[in-house]
Amino acid sequence: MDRLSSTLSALADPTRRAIIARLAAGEATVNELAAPFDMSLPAVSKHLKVLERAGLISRGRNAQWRPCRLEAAPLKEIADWVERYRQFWEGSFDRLDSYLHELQRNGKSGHD
Amino acid sequence: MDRLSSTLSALADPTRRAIIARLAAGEATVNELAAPFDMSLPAVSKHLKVLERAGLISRGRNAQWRPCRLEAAPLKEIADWVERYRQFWEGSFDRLDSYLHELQRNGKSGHD
DNA sequence: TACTTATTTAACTCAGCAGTTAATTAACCT
DNA sequence: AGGTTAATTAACTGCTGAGTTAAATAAGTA
Repeated sequence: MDRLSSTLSALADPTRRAIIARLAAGEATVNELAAPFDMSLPAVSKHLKVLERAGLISRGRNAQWRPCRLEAAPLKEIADWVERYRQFWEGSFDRLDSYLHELQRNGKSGHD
Repeated sequence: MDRLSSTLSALADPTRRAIIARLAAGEATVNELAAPFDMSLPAVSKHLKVLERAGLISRGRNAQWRPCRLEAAPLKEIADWVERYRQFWEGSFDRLDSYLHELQRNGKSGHD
């Protein structure tokens, strides 16, 4: 799978996005990351593996703990990808905006 | 599934991202969208349904054609989501940057 | 050595996705 | 009506993802 696809699919899960959000505040161990979730530890461990394979996190070793750390590069790739469409969505919202203003000028006479 | 998850998982497929890229240039019919791909028409039709359910495209009617149009809102949601991590990755790259400069200052003496 | 804590691996279930071909719907053309 | 084009639906296959429990690995502690 290409890098962008695996990053996006890793992020297409609310649990994993919550983990990312937590890690933005600093390193954390697997147990710490698992605590907020109503889910078994192996399940969280698998989520972490998905994030790791996508390059979104990396893991160190500290005795029996495996502290997880957020990695920046894939997030930047997402930002770069979506940025290519900025013009498009800004244009769309501008058009919606002027459409709404036009409606207001013409009174609420329907949507022809 | 929440909206952000379905948007991200819809985009976690190169075929669908290519369709999005094509639609950024303007409306297109299903056949037009399918042309570049070595894939059956029903397969493309399913991809379009995924994009539609994620709100990334909408479809009109023009005789027997169903022109597809790119929708801006979900793309903006992605941009907004990833934007929250901008500080993080810019900080990371700054740290990497100064690390590399430091290496240069100290000569190539290893990585302690 | 035995016990406890942290984490992963194994083995399994269930659901959903990506793709196929064949059939169906819908609208146009003659 | 009959035929063509556009697109979707149906029915099926194979794979992967998310979750489970139970067992295994790894490292500190008594």
